[in-house]
Amino acid sequence: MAVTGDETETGSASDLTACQQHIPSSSLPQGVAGATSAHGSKKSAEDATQKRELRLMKNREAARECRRKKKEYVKCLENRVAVLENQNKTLIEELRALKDIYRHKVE
DNA sequence: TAGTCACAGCGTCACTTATG
DNA sequence: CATAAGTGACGCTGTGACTA
Repeated sequence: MAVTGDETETGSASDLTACQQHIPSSSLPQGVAGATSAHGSKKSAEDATQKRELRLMKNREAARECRRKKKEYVKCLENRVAVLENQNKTLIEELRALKDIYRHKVE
């Protein structure tokens, strides 16, 4: 495919990111040139296919990015689960110790 | 070693949501 | 409201682990 530079920024601040710092992702590799072949009949068809290819390419990138973010988000949640489980364990221990102390006092 | 299964990653389509 | 960006769902492909 012959496509050249005309880049679009993907500067969206989406959510999912209640979790972690974001890594800036790669910019789009290619774009579409203004292929101005002067013959009008063909031109609109060419334009259409070019438009479509550009759309597919952008969507491909978007899908990749989307999956990347989702994966990162899941990893982040898993980390959080681990941390909370640890905290929970610690608190249970603490509670047990306090109960013990109390029991001895009462006796 | 060939066949099978589960899994991950990808591209595309269709739909939703954000933005100018 | 038109267009761009984001995302869920589907089908396809490659890969590693397992089994007969």
